[in-house]
Amino acid sequence: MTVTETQPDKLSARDREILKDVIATYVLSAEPVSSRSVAKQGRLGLSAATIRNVMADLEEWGFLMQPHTSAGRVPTPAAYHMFIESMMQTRKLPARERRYIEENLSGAPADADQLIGVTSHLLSELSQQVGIVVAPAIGETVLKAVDFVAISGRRVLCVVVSAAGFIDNRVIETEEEIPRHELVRISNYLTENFAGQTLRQIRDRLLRQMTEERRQVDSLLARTIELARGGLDLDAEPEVLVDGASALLTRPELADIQRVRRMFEAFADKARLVRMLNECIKGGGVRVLIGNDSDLTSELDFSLVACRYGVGDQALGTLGIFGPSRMEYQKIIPLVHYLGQALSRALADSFAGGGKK
Amino acid sequence: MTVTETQPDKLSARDREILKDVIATYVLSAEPVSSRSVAKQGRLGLSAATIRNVMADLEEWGFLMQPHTSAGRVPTPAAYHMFIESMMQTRKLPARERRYIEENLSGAPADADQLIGVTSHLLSELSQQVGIVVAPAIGETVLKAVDFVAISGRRVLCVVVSAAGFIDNRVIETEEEIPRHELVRISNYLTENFAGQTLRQIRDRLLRQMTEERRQVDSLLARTIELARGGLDLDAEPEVLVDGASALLTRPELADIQRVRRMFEAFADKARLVRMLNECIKGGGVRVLIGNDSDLTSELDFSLVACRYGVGDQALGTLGIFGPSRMEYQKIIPLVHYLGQALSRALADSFAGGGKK
DNA sequence: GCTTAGCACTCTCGTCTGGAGAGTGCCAAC
DNA sequence: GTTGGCACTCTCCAGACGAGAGTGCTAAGC
Repeated sequence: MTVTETQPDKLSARDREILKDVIATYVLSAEPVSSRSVAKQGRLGLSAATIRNVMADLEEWGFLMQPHTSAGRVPTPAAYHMFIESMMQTRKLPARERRYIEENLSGAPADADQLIGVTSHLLSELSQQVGIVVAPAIGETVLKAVDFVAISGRRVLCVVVSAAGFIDNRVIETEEEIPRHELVRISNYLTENFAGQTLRQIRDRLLRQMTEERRQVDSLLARTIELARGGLDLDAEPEVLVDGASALLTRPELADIQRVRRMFEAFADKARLVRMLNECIKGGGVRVLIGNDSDLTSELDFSLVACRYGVGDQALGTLGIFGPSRMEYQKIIPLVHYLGQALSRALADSFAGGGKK
Repeated sequence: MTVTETQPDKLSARDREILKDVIATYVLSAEPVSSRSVAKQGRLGLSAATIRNVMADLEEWGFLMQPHTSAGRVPTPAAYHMFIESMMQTRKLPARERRYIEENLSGAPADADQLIGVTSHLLSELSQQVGIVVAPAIGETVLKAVDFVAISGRRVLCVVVSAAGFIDNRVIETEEEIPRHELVRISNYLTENFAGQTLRQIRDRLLRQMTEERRQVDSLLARTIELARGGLDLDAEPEVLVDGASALLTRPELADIQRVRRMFEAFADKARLVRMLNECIKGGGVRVLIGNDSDLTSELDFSLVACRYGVGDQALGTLGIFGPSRMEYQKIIPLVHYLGQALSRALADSFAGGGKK
């Protein structure tokens, strides 16, 4: 770590092939890969000694490392990055899995919350890693309909339906009791006048109205503003679904209980997860964080493969797979990609309204 | 196991004191208790040899067991049962903890779902074990209000508010598009005529009406029935909240990763958890399942301390603590008891309506 | 007759050892 | 540049061994 390795601009074709074999072997076995085991595969027609020399070079350049002097070698995050960027051929997701995803996502006349629940489960089931889905941040949600239900006395239930089909409800307490029929009027008013805007826009517009027309506000508008203010709480943290953590417990990398504990503690800290996901997704497409790319992945030696989902141009949330860095990226990346699209499509279908059939 | 031990009707006072000391020591140390360590406490003024004899008896009677020949002894489930029933003096929950609970449960103008979320967290936080809360079964929920929100085309969001403040929403698809104002009429009709009954009663009554008056049903009633049928789905599994599992990972009983895995798998199987909770709670008050009392507790050598919560006479759901059998029952039992009452009270306050202050 | 000291016995656990096996690095030969 | 050979290193496992903890039993004491 103290030495800056001189990294060649480009590895030779042979170097690359050997690195590729090492990664492939390690991903399957979870054990340090020896020069001999690479030679024995016979794919390159080279002796163990030659491969040994190359592997020593690769270590010098920062692509491999040895757990101890006389052990085989293990890929570094840099090796995975190179593998993903220029050595891997992404296969298409098998038809069987596509079908399975479609069946599950288009089954019930689900609301969006159910859809993302199913998605997180599919992510973990099909990858055998941890699936993570971040629901849309409430502030960026586009309003479809609002509704207020009188509960008792000054308590009112506020139901917000987003254009993408997410449902959010929250009990608020009003200054004074508001009669039922007025609640209906207010929800009609809000739905008719504000549908299609994000909650943030709506709140800002209402607040502006209030300050501008402070004198003339009639009681209905005042009440509308009061309800909207309480009901459209923008600061709520987005919901995060984590699925499949227990499946990871069979992996050799999680034989150490301390590491398991850190993993579950990381999952409990949703805010940190969201931060990591956001860090990962700074552009479009599928992004990958490996090992020391972020605090969470480096702490556990995990990787994160994530992408956005959304309807049309609008990004709604993020989904991804989290697991030990040793993962089959050539399978995981297409899976995340496909699920991101499938979820977006399912949300769009539900958004477009009407039956799916 | 093959020999039926002759168990004395009553242990002598000395036997009981020794058993008590063994349990107390084991609960703290998690290690087999030796006769010498009991003697050294000096509470009984007996030598290690005497205590050794008694402990041999207690083992013969099934209250203690040895992990291996020359180890100390460990309490059996039978010992814990005896301890709880007739040896333990339950302390009142410390004022500090009561205050903490009250602060957390009466803080926000929460809906009931938030309340049970806070409760499950309090359970785990204050016990350092796993907290479990089962939400009310939807079928037994008493209706407070229903509301339908048009989403798009034939999709309608059905919001059910229960008298205890639980909110359930579900998207249903209707035969044909129902205009907005009619949805309002239907929700008013249902709320006005059926509030105060359980969803099961309501559905039965509606179905009866439909068969009785099959000829004369007007389209409004028909639609009402259609919506109620889809919206009042009684077969949904009750929600189960599990909190604090990762805190258990520091315990010596969970040093074995296989056991950790089985624990998480058990938590994933919500239906089984509910079954176990129901098995536990067959009467009122706080009940305790230890080790081999149920399949889940025996599989993991865990115990479950649970009680019901509810409003007035009506039991709504169950809450409890799940963790290694070695737990401080004299603290855990009052905690569960208090939290059961506190949650019931908080629900009743919210039910009574109006502000709490 | 209950209690206790003493002692032999058993079992676990940590440490040490040696040998086997795996893997490397380097050198010399091709 | 490639390869076979070889010495070296490190891990892992099995076995040995002693220390320590705890028991069960017996015989002596109160």
